[in-house]
Amino acid sequence: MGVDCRHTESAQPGLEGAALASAVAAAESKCERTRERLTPPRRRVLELLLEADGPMKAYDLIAAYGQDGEPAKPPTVYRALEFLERLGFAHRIESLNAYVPCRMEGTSHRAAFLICECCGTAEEFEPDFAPQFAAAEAAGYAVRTVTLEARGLCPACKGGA
Amino acid sequence: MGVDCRHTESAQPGLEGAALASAVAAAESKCERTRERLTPPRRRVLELLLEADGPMKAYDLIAAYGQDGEPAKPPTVYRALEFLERLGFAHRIESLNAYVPCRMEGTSHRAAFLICECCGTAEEFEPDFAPQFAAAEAAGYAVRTVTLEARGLCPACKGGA
DNA sequence: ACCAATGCGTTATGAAATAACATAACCCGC
DNA sequence: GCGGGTTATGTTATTTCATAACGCATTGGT
Repeated sequence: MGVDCRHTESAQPGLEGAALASAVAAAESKCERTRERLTPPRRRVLELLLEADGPMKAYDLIAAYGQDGEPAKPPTVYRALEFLERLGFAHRIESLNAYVPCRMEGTSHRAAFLICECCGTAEEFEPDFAPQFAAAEAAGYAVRTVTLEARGLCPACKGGA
Repeated sequence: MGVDCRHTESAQPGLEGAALASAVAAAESKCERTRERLTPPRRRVLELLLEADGPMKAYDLIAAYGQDGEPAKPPTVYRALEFLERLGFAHRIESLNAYVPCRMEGTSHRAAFLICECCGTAEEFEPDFAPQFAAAEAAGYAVRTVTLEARGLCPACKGGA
């Protein structure tokens, strides 16, 4: 991962049991309110993202899709991801070609991540984009979405090594 | 490109002639000062980026590489791009899988782009990352690089349609 | 019941990036 | 100028990531 300390992929533990069920239920009720459908493949991919300890690659999701070890077909997962992103339940991390469940409240067209180059975790945070928006609008742009990816070392990896 | 106005890929005209030569010469002298080598493949890829009217895909570069129409082999171009990025002569735009020459002074570990979803241009700008840095450091992260990609409409595409 | 719209399953293919290994050019102390 | 480490290139093959295209199923409205 660029830098290389010996951690066993730490931090950002995936959800399980009740916490997982509750997160899925929250997504479900949000869908109902907007008349969107959290269909089985979409729900399954969301579960996989929520259970994961860190960003998941599309083909990791494909491999993990079937409870019986049967992989999904790529379009199944990519379509689900597209849906989850559209509704703000997941984000794509461009610099990793990977996906994470959204950890922030509400759906936003903004996403920002602190990506640890040592342990591979990606923490979502909500920075103040005001200066960037101001700069963009000063240049005459109409901004629709913004993504920010900061790479470096997380507290754990920074300290130890 | 998502939105779809009828522009013929405008703005951000590529360099040619003297301007191109001068930009390449600037890169060359900068390399000399740091004892880096602007070898033929690296120089060629830099030229292609500078000549282009907008972000170039890696395989566009591969196809355009030979003056005689002969494509390059992928590693040739990818290695050159890696070099150019390392020295700050080019940037990768993650959300486009594409590359642009650096338009800003000096080498920086920060890059920010305004990407027009209509005409496909990507304008580099230099925002104030202070709030994001502060937020990251408050969370205990040691930030090494930051990239920001804002998507929307450029002045030209916003006005017309 | 019918129809339009949306989503899914499936096959195939396209696009982006890298692994691995051999060869060549460069730099530098001698 | 010659050896020897280092850096860069050429080449083949493969891996990884993502989407096109098509037909069928399900949904929701009238």
